Amino acid sequence: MGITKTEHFSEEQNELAILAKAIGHPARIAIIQHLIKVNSCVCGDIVNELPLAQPTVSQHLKELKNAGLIKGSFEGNAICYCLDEKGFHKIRGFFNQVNTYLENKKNQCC
Amino acid sequence: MGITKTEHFSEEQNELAILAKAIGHPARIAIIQHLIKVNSCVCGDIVNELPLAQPTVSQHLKELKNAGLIKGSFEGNAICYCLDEKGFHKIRGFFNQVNTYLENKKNQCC
DNA sequence: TATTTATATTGCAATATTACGATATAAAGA
DNA sequence: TCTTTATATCGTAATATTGCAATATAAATA
Repeated sequence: MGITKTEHFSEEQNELAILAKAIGHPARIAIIQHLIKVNSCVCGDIVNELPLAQPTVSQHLKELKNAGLIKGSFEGNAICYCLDEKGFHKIRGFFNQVNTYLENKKNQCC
Repeated sequence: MGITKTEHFSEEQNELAILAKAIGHPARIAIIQHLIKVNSCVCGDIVNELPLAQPTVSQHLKELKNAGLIKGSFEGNAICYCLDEKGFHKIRGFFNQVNTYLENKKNQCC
């Protein structure tokens, strides 16, 4: 089918999945890493940085933006992109829970 | 095309993407959350917990296992699953970097 | 206004993912 | 051994994702 049974899961579970899925592509990891390195940049810089055509990069940027992981603001005729706390803040809580659990567990099973 | 240009990205970028992608489905988020709650359980428990058929759950478990996010050990004729530190440890470094960056940045752009 | 520059959108082909019924496998117990 | 129980695998249909050429849009500049 290819269709996820979204309606059977909680809103939180769906939100976390959308965020993780948006991060789950090497090009989008590379974009996030580049934005950390240069703080902010225009789309064209990322096109030069990645081995992908401009429409493909534009599409990846759109997905990151939809997930709330980056944001863009107009700067002349270009668009300046940078990381968006909103998305990363949401997913941070989940990983904090996992890490806290793993630290206390100390492998008592499996 | 649907095919990711894996070879053009670094090994680290591909690894992180695989981990995030594995987490990026509400059923797999639910499985992780359930394992945190009950520490460890057999596949059948998860089938009862989720609104999905047994083969579908089995497939999700396989993906989480391949990514190194869960591990399973035989227990009689059942298999006991629990979280695997390995995968979560790898992705933790990435989110630590992002969070450290975001805390120091204080919104000076976009 | 015409051109250039920067980005987004459309359309499409190739591939991947999701879900599940049917079936296989493998250990446990009768 | 036969049956039950638990999980995995196969096959397949429906849908989603990835990537790009072609094209559209929109601001800047000549």
